[in-house]
Amino acid sequence: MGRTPSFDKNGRKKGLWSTEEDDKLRAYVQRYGHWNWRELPKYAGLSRCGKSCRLRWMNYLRPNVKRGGYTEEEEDLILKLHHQLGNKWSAIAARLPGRTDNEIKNYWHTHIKKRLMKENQEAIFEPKEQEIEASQFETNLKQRSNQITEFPPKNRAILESAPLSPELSSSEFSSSLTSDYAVLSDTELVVEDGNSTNSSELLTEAIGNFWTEPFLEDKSFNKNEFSSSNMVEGGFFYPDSLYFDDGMDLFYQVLQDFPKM
DNA sequence: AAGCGCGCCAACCGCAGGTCA
DNA sequence: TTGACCTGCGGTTGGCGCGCT
Repeated sequence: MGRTPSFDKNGRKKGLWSTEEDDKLRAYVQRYGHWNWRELPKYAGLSRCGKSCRLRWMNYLRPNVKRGGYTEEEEDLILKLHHQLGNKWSAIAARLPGRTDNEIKNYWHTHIKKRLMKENQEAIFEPKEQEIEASQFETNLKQRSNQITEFPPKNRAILESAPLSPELSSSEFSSSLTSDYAVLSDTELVVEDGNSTNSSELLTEAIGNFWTEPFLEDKSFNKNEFSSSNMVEGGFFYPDSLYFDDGMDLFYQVLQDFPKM
């Protein structure tokens, strides 16, 4: 499945990802975040383009990404959202925690469309008194959607299990779910000054030994390319401005843990 | 067993929009 | 204001896997 690995004219690898590449990307993003997708492959020791890395991370390596096993509730929700939003796969994906736009798009084309066609055909061949409307397909779609205008309890559970409150506006919800990283300011990152707040302590704990463990994933790049400002005591490289991917996950974890404290 | 066709899905491509200097 | 750069989105494609003949 997928594309055979090959190299483009710039010598960058294309096609299916190996587990070794996955490991490199996962390790790098979990540690440093995706501060710049274009530059990231170089730092992570991958001969891929940034876009490819981004896609791989978003669709497969990101934590909490669900693979396959769509429930009927999810299917109905996709149907309803597609009716409302059209081919806005990313917006649809934002309402389905753990699902990616690419996967939903594929699922739509391979399963749901087929299911609708089948239902449509069955509807047409059933003996009926009333007139069959011009677009039976659309009608079925609408009927299906109307049945699920109010989310059934199971769907509520799905939404409530999402990291964010369902009370958020769709745009907030969407942007929050699609941007799976948080930007941490310098003050939030300073942990050795002894004045750490609870949140920064929590963050420190969750991040673990980020500041003390050198990341040695990439042994191939030319270290002279990087300024000395990128060097820290541990002798490893990091970009000038850091985004912590999964910062949001971390944040939600912190929020979840908060009542226990 | 071999050949063929098709379904499925991972990944690519091109474009649009946002940001920044 | 503009152009370069980056990210994200949606459409499309390549090719593996599997069922059918």
